[in-house]
Amino acid sequence: MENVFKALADPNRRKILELLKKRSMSVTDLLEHFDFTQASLSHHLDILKRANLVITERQGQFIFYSLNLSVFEEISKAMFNLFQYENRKH
Amino acid sequence: MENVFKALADPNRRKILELLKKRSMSVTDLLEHFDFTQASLSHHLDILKRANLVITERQGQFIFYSLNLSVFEEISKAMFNLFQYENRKH
DNA sequence: ATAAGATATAGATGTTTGTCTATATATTAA
DNA sequence: TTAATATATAGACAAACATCTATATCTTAT
Repeated sequence: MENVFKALADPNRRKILELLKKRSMSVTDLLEHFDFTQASLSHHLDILKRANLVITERQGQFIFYSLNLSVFEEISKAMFNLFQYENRKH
Repeated sequence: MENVFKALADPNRRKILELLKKRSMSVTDLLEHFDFTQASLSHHLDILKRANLVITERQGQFIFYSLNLSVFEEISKAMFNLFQYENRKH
């Protein structure tokens, strides 16, 4: 869970997730949406992958990244939980 | 919103929020739950405040921190949104 | 087998971050 | 008004991070 929050802390990585919400994309596809280098993109993708937020699948020369839906749901709950509160005093 | 994610990236700050979910607390109260110095705690609180996650209220010598409930709800939605997906192709 | 394209990795560098000590500011108690 | 307590701020420093260039690895097409 720690890695998830760290991963979400960067705006570019959140943008990657937003893009992947629409469809799976190769690194080349994704790169068109950013100003930094391919190496930097690979680094961001690595961080997202270590956080279990995305999964990869090779298709020929390309590697497609997509949301890790199963884990995504779990994280969604944890997020919701953090922002859940009840009978507080004082 | 950027500041919110940055604020959540640190485990100590998330712990502060968890504590404040139970009740408002002064800096001295909070300090008992951590190993670092009072200066460090003040710094973390400052970051949470800039992110609009907490509000303060002076009571005598003490300053009580509590969750900023109105904003909290808003953020909860944004979080939920980020983790929301639908009809994806591929 | 070789070249071209896609992606990852290594190493360098400047910036941001979390922490510390020391000190300033504000409030209450004596 | 002075001392004590609570909190914030300033400045320093090491660790983590985002980015870059250069290069390695893997896959397909020629």
